[in-house]
Amino acid sequence: MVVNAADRLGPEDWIAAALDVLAESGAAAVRVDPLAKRLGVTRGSFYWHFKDRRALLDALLDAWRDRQTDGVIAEAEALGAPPGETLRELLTLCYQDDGRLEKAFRAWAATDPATAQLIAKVDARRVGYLAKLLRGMGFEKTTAQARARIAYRTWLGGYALAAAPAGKTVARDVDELFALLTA
Amino acid sequence: MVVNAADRLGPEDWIAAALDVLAESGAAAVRVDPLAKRLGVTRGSFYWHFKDRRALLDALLDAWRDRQTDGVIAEAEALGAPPGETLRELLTLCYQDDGRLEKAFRAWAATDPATAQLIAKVDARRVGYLAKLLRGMGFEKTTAQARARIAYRTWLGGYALAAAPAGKTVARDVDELFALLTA
DNA sequence: CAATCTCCATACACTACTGTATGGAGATTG
DNA sequence: CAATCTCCATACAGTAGTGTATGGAGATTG
Repeated sequence: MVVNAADRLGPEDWIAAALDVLAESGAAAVRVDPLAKRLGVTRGSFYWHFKDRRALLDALLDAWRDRQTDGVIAEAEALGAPPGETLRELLTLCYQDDGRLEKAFRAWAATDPATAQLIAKVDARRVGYLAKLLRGMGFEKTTAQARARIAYRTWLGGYALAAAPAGKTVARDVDELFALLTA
Repeated sequence: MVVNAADRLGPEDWIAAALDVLAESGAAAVRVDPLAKRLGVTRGSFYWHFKDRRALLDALLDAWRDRQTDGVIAEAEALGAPPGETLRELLTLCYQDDGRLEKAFRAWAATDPATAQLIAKVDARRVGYLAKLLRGMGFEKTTAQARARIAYRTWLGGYALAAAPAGKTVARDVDELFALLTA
C-alpha cells in the first residue's frame, strides 16, 4: 500500500484534471477520451478507477460540496468578530473569488437535475448563515431572511453576468450593498 | 412567393423548435438530427435553410436579442408613469418571468464566447435603463449606477439559484428590494 | 522467486451525431 | 405544359466519443 508512484494515477488525478476542464470549458467538455489524452494515458486507466463517465461527474459534485459547504463559513467564523464585521468580511471575501467553478457548476445545474439538487442545498446553507448573521445584528427574522436572500442573489448575479465587472466597480458595489443591507 | 404551405417548413419553424429545446435542455441539446425528428422531417430540410448548426445557434441569439433588448423596456416606458412607479412596475414584471430562456442563454454563455459577448451588451443596456430610472428619482449618478447594478444582479441571481423560490417569497423580496433601493 | 495484485494499453463494437452530394416530387412561373 | 424553382428524402462518408474484453508489465506479497 503505497501512494501513487508518480507515473501512475489515482482517482484524485482524474478529479483534479476534470475540475480544471469543468472550470474552463463546462461540464459537457468533461469527457473521458480528451481527459485521458490530457493526462497522457488511455481510457483503460479511467475505467479502472471509475465505473463510467457519470461516476466521475458525481465525484466532481462531491469534491465541490466538500470544499464549499463549510469552507468559507468556517473561515469567516474563525475571525470571532461580531456579526456586523463578520458579514462585512464575508462579503469582501466572497467577492474576491473569480467564481469560475461556481459559474461552471451553475451552468451545469441548468440541465442536470442531480447537480441542481446539490446546489440547492448549498444555497440554502449559505443563505441560512447570512440570515443568522443579520439576526445577530438585531434584525427581525423575516427581514433578516429577505435581506439574506437579496445579498446572496446579488453575489450570484455577479457570476451570471457574462462580462465580469472591474475590481473597482465590485469594491464600490460591495460598499453600497453592505450599506443597504445594514440600513 | 407564398407563406409556408403548412406541410413545408421555413427557418422560423426551426428557430422556434430550437428555442424550445434550448429552454428545456440547454444549448448542447440543440442538435440538427433530433430537431429534424421533432419536426417530422430529415436533416435535408435543415441544410436547405441553414448553412450549418452554428448558423442556427446564431439565429437563436438574434431572435433572443430582438425580443429582450427593447421588449421589456418599451413595455415599462409605455406606462408613462414617474420613474419610481415605473421601477416598481418593472421589478414585478421582471420577477414574473420564469426565466427559463434567460437561464439557458446564460448557461450557454459560460462556454460560448459569441453568446457571452451578446449577453454582455444586453446586460449593459438593461443596467443603463435601471440607472436612468434611479437618477430620475433624484439619486446621484454614482449611487444610481451602483444600485442599478445591485438590482440587476439580484434579479439575475434568482435565476442562478438552482431551486426556484416560491411565489410568496419572491413577492416579499421584491418589496424589500424596492425599499432598499429607494431608501 | 513464484503468485498475485494494480494499473494501464490495445483492440473492438457501438452510438450519435455533422455535413455533403444527388435526385426527385410539387408548386410556380412564363 | 414545359421549364424552373423550392423544399425535402436518401444515401454516403466522416468524426468523436462511450463502454467492454483481454492481456500484459511492474510492483507487492507470501
